[in-house]
Amino acid sequence: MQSIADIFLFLLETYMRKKRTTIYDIAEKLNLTASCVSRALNNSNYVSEKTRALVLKTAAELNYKRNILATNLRNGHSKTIGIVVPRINQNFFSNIIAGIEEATYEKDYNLVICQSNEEHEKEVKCINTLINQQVDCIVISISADGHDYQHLKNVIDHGIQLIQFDRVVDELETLKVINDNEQASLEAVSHMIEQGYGRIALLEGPQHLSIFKQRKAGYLAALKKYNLPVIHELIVKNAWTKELGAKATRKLLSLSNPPDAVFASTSDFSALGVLEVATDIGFKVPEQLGICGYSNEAFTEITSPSITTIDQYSFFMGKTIANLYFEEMNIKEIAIQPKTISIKPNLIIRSSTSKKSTETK
Amino acid sequence: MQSIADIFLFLLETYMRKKRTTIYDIAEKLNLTASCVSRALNNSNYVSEKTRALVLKTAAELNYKRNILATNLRNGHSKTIGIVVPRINQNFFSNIIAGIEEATYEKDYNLVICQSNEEHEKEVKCINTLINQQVDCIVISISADGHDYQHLKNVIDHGIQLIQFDRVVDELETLKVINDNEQASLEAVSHMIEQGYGRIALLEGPQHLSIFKQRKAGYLAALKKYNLPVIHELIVKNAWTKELGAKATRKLLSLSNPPDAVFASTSDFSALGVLEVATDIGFKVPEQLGICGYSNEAFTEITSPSITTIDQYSFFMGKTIANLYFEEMNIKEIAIQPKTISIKPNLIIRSSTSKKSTETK
DNA sequence: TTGTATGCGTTATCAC
DNA sequence: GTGATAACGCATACAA
Repeated sequence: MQSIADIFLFLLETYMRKKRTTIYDIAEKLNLTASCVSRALNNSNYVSEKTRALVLKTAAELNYKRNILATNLRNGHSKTIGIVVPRINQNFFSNIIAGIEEATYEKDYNLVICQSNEEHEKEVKCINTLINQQVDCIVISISADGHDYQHLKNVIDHGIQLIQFDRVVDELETLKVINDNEQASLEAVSHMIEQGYGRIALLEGPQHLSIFKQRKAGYLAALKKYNLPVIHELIVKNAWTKELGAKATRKLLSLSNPPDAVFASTSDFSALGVLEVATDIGFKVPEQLGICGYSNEAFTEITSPSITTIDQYSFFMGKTIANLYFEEMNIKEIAIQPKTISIKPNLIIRSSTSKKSTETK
Repeated sequence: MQSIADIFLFLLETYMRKKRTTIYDIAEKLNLTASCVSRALNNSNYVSEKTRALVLKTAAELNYKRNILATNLRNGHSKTIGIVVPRINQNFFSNIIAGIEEATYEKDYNLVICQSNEEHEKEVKCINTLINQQVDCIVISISADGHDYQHLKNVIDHGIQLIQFDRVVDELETLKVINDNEQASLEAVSHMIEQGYGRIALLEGPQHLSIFKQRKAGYLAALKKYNLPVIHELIVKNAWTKELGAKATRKLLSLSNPPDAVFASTSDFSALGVLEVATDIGFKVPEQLGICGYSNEAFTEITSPSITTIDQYSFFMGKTIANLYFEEMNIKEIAIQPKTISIKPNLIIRSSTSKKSTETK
């Protein structure tokens, strides 16, 4: 009975579970101990060059691959950075990820990427998964529909470095990498005013997210700077998808005194909604209606007319995030100082706001 | 001397390394053993309901999070799927990822995502990292510039399930999920012919990748079906980025006998290049030049005119990939049977090929 | 320079 | 139903 099971197990071992070679296998072959092999593999100084060479050679022969699971368990970290974004298929976020990747690539860090789909519940689950995974750092731009940040506090309580970017929770004292949204919005709206637009509508995002508050502040600051009145019927709440932008535009353009420009502070997607509706209804862009979006999505360049927008240097931002982590990692302070890095975005002027110039391409 | 070090370590422990609670902490508090706690946490049947409830309650109180590293080390797998794609910020790939994510979400699988940036060397490194990470499965669409597939064989040798999708290596006997590229291309080109286009150019991709071979075969099949001649000067090699598509178009449109349509079999990006150049030069689309792309990128809907393209059901494809893995995972065969799932893509007819209909929106 | 012993946090397999 | 123990693969303090 026993022997049959043995034979079965032997077959299993042999044919199925191609067993990975471990440092013990190498040690055995070389009449060494595992610890010595381990040292050789880890560039320790306490191994003779001869032994090291031998170990390396044998490791290659046996197709040895270090078991990172064991290494990480032993070391208490995973050399992994978790990233939580609302959606990876938005230009801004995929560039952030690409930037982080470039900076972490040579340092042998892994990226685990999660999408929250803008759902708070999913975001919480992502965070928990990442904590379980023992990631060393969590990089997050929070989803729009959540007001409870217990899960983020939880990250900190687990001793995991937390870096917020773009959509950050102000109250939480963490590392932050953001754009200077207010300044950028001020510039964008100022530009529109200088182009001759006087009744500029604002599509605003959820005001519990500071980025949208800041963009609104920039809008208001520009009006104030040029002594223009704040017209409340031109400020539309929560117009931050293409559909909501389109809906808002239909309403705005049917006003008895419609706006002559729209600052879609929420995203280029809402700006696209504006453009489509305006074109449909017969409003000429930029002559009768100026449009400015936010984020420099790839499509803003190929619409007709092309859309003025704000580039957030997202790739650079990603690199900044990664480097910030590596810097802070080396600081052995008792308490990590919260720190905020602000990146100045860049206004890209295109056709959709070029009222003065005659060329409309 | 010893005591000073002790005190230092104590301080370290206390103030810095917020130690995670383990099953031992729970066991201690409840006067149980770790193994019993473990069982309670794992829905084992060999625990009294009372104990289980107690353990669960205490775990929550102590903010216990299971250490997946340890679990995985113990179990010999990581419940992780590695994905290697050329770029995550292309619609097709981000949808694939989203589809895989949806299917793996409830099964508590993690996704580790790598970009090869179309570079073979980077792809090899990604693969090695994923092998090190002990992923259970690697899902890959190979980069364009590689001809050596040793790294993929290495995956198989490590007993890791390998699933290829879209751009697959035919010779490698693995699980594959692909589109029926030939059929889709046949339909697309047939549609163009039926619209009245007679001199249809082909922008082809690297022919060592089977997907591009298949698309070319579909193009040729359509010509044959309608008894149209194959005109070699209308077939352009390696025109598979926007820039290369633009370059090819400039050349094509300056021929003494230029094409009246272009099938950009490589991607919508190359199709966009075609559209921009054609518009620049003054060729009317679709009246003088029909254009068909491939992949249904989001922007194809908002160009003017909108671009006819082929939707690959990428999201569904992602789900198919994940489900294929879960199915095969349960088969305990000695050798896994290679299997190919082919998904029929969908031709989306838009303005850029609508020569017959008068509405050009 | 090498070997010995121990632990990282979990889970499987016993025995009780 | 619960407890004791070993093992997953690796890395380090310590002894030799």
